[in-house]
Amino acid sequence: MQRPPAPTIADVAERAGVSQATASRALSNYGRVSKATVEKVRSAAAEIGYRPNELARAMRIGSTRTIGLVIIADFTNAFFDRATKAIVDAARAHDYQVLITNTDEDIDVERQAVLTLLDKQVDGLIVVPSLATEHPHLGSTHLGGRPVVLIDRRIDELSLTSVTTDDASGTRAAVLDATAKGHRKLGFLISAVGVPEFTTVAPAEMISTVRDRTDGYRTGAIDAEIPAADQLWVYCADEPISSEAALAYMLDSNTPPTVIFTSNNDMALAVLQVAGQRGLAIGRDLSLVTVDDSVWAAAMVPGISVIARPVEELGSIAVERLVEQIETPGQKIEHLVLPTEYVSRSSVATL
Amino acid sequence: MQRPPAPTIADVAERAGVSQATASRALSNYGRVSKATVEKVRSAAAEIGYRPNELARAMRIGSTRTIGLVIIADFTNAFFDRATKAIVDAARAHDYQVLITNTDEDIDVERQAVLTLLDKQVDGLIVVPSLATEHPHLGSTHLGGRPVVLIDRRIDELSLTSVTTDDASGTRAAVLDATAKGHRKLGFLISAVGVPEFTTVAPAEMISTVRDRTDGYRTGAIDAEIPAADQLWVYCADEPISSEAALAYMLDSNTPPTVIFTSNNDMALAVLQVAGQRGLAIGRDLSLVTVDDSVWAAAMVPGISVIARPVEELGSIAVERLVEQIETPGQKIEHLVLPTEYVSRSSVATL
DNA sequence: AATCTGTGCGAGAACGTTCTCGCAAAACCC
DNA sequence: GGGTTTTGCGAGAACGTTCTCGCACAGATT
Repeated sequence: MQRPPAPTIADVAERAGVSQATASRALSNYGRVSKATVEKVRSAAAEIGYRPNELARAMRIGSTRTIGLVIIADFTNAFFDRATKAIVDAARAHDYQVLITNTDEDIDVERQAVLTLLDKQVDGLIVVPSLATEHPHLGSTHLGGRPVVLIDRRIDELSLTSVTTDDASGTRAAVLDATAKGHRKLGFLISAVGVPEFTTVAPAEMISTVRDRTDGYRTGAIDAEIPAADQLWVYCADEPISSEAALAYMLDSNTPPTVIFTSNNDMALAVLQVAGQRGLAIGRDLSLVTVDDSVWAAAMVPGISVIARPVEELGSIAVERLVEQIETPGQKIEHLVLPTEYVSRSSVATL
Repeated sequence: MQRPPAPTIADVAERAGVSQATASRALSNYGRVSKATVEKVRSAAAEIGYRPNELARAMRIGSTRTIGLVIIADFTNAFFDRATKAIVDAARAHDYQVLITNTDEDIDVERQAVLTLLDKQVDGLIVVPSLATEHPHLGSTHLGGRPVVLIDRRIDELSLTSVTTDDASGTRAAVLDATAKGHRKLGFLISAVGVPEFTTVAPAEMISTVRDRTDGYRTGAIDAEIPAADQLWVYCADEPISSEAALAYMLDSNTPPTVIFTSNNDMALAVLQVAGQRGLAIGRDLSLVTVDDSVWAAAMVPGISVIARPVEELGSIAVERLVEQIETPGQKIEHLVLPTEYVSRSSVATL
């Protein structure tokens, strides 16, 4: 079962009775060709169903019109799907295709993926970096001069364009909403890597989004004049069991928080879980705020208050910037920060 | 700002003092090369940071080790993200990369996407076809002999491998669960294209998944001996407003259903919405079953009963099959149907 | 000593495009 | 009508690989 050999431009040329060069000119309209031959070549091409081989074209041109996407497939946070769709759609609008790789937050996979995509001659990369500390593979030397845009997470040491969201101010707004509603005991459930189960001492390393969110907690609590003694900061590992244990620890403390802020949705789910087990009704017995809006957060009863991030915009802006850098090199590096919005629903009780 | 020219195999050869041919043999170990020269070439390559240009390689080899994915980005049904991740991961496991395109259920976009991906010389395609009736672009003539695997939806007229799920039996199980719990008035909210708002008469065209689900309703209702008069079948358009209107119609009928089965999650969300507005508690005043499991369906209070489909398996099996067809042509066409599982939670009340 | 077998390697074609260059013929200019 | 410009087109190189072929030389066989 052999593939029937696809017609090449040589076949078109032969059928039209012209040279390859002329056929190419006629089809891609450049150079000088007479109207008559253009017509002749076009119809010859149509007759045999000729489609240009983009691989050969890319070879010659030096551009594949393809961008590589290195992302973390993470369902609970409603980021992967929204960002991917936005990026794919925006790329298509600019006539680019997207080669996608999932790293599952594994730095080795990320490293390998970047290499593979570069080998496939992508014109540029959009990367959600999984680690803030390990990034030599994103250093300019290894990229062969091809542009990279980071999304969702910044890496300050790298001079790469990044598109992130202003999670700090959204989080601050969330804290202020809760305190305005009478909450005085605040619980912060913060995801951290490298933490065994959970701990109340801040870990050395946190990805930029989480850092931004803790900054937001902090300024919000200061503005609302909540003393440190009334704040419970718990850093915990990214597994449901850890989150549940951490939450149990919080709820069983001497002065349990009345509202829990989670730095990602896995933790919010753990809160729902534990609250359900303990018979605590969200929005009445226990309040909850999480990050990233989703159809489900809006549709649940009660609706979950969220710090909404413009994920689609994040993706499409990343594509715009990348395409700009691809098509007119020498652009200056920018760090774009998109505004977030606190969406108040009924998961935060009025005390 | 010119890209520094990437080192080619000619550079490696020169540095190692051998010919291009030998350098190629040494690096891709084939043919006959002495151990000594292999070593020499390898280290020369490492020194100048040579990476083979996969584009040129693909040209020569005739294979890009790339598969095209044409999918519908649809968040609410927890299909897009899970399927995409599974496909990307499975492809990577076979050393293939994935070129992804979203069609948003637009047949013209789908047609164009298939062409573009073929032009980019993908070795095969995985497609979620948006329309059962329009599929000449998936006919073998246009594919240049490259294999295609359909997922999620079958198109019976095409002799293409497909991987789908047995939604009928899952749905039947759901109906039987509800009737076992005492429900006697059943409402079916069925998504349909081409329907103005909503209607109780079955439309001519339905995608295969929806057809399977209605078949499941039917056999379940028959087995449970629910007369037709106690079933309310409503077909409605894929917009929230239509779903809400359709549900209002159902609830305001003479004998309103006590349980609603929805054929997709947009509709389930509409049910949650309307129930919330009317002060009906899900799992007590109104019961609900929908399709596709998700973290949210499990975490909500009450948990939503769902017909769970093995979406990850669907994706990875599609990749296996496609890779098989790519690497050993002449495989026979198969229509794989994966089992579904009804997951009973508390959104269905016991009457 | 003459022939055979096998090893290591280089020259050059091929994949399917684009694009530079040159050349002939047509068009223009005074 | 001689010169200059413009137009249309073909030959062939180039992109960076792989791979066929053939050649030289080593060792083995007769």
